[in-house]
Amino acid sequence: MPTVFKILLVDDEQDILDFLSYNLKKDGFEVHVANNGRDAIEIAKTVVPHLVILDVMMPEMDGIETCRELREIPSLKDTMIAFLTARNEDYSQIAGFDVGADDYITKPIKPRVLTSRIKALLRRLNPEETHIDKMEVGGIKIDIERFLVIKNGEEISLPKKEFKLLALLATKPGKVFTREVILHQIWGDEVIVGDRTIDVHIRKLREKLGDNFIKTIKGIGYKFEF
Amino acid sequence: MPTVFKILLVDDEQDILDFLSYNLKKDGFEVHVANNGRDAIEIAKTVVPHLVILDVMMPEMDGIETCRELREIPSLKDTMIAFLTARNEDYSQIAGFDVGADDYITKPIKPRVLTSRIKALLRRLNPEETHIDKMEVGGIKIDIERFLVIKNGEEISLPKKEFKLLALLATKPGKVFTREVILHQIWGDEVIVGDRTIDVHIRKLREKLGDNFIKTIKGIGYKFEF
DNA sequence: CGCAATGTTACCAAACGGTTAAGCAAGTTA
DNA sequence: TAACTTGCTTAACCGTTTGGTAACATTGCG
Repeated sequence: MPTVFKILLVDDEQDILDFLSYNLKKDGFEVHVANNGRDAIEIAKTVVPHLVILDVMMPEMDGIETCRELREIPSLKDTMIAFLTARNEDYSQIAGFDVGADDYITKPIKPRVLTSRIKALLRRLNPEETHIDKMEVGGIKIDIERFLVIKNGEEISLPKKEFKLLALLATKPGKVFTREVILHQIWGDEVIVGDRTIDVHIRKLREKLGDNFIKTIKGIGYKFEF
Repeated sequence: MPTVFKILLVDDEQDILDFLSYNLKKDGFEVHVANNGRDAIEIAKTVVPHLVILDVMMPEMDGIETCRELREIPSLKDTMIAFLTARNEDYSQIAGFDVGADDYITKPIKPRVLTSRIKALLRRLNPEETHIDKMEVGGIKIDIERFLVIKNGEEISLPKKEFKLLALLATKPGKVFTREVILHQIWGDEVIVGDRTIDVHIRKLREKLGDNFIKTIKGIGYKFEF
């Protein structure tokens, strides 16, 4: 557990930056600031903050987009991201985006509420809860962060759907995933795709990984084995 | 203890789904939604949520009926079910139904109350209660998750119907299952198959496992023994 | 022994998954 | 912008597995 938490504030309004910065520093946090998304990403890369507080509304690159890009950076995988929104703002849109935010903070901000909120957030950052996004199964390494599969030291890059499919099967090697479950997990609740779609993706995976990793259970589904 | 809890929301009003979904996702739950009871059952079968939140008032198939059907599904035996009711609704009727709900949540819903309520509910889901889907009987291991039967360390893969049949008989070794019960459990209520169908499947099982596991009780049915 | 209840076998139709090619939509490159 | 990629999905076709049945053999109870 680090002794001092690093927070990166991102907002285009200097007043808000100053206000938050002052309050957070007073509470013992190490505070960094950025006026826009672009700078934020650069600073985040070097500082590697524990928490990024992002204003949703910003010119050029908004909070959503910034968040998405931050989430792409492997070194920030344990960084938490919180959005800052006006209370009456319609953030139903935001909710729809699956950009991986950890919290929403509404303006106007009351300093005491903010810090307790932040502490609660950072409490989640303990080592035992950091989730596993790398797995190694039967000579195949799957790195969820980088969207990479490594087989015999060789990197194989898979398209999104194929990767998700493999990652799903690999979460429980040996367990049989029914076609139904696969559909729901990978394609979602409402999307309807044809029968052969799964097969084709399985085939492509087998093509790239070798035939002996994914086993078919006729009438049921597939499982990952070695 | 699972790291991420899966919640299935069922309501015919999209607004409520959105609202709850947004708040629950924010709290780190994996949220699935359904607009009606029928869909809910389908999704529940594949997703196997830890908690289902059911609106009582829904067109066509109401929450009560949906709950009753959910409770019939073996794979959901560890799933909790909570009803959603309007505060002033007369739910004395509901309480009367012994449909196996675990909680009632009243509208209007306050997000914070909701999540703490949910966390309390889920706390009841401790690991030792989780359902066993492996069994070992008389030198034969049946692994439902992997769809595998292991005899003398050797994996035997069985076709769907045969596997289900064996799994059924093995749930209660020694108990005699009448042909009627077997038909009902494996083929369902409406499908009608000929007299010899069961025999043939039994025969195939005996062929693969050896003759001395499944015993015939003439005039009654079959039992699994060793 | 007689006869209904099973066992057995061979056979057929339907179900299922594998494979390939081709159509799209979106993004890239020239 | 046109010509190519790339990723996802569908359609068509095929071989195999499967589930189910019919016909006949066998069993074992009363």
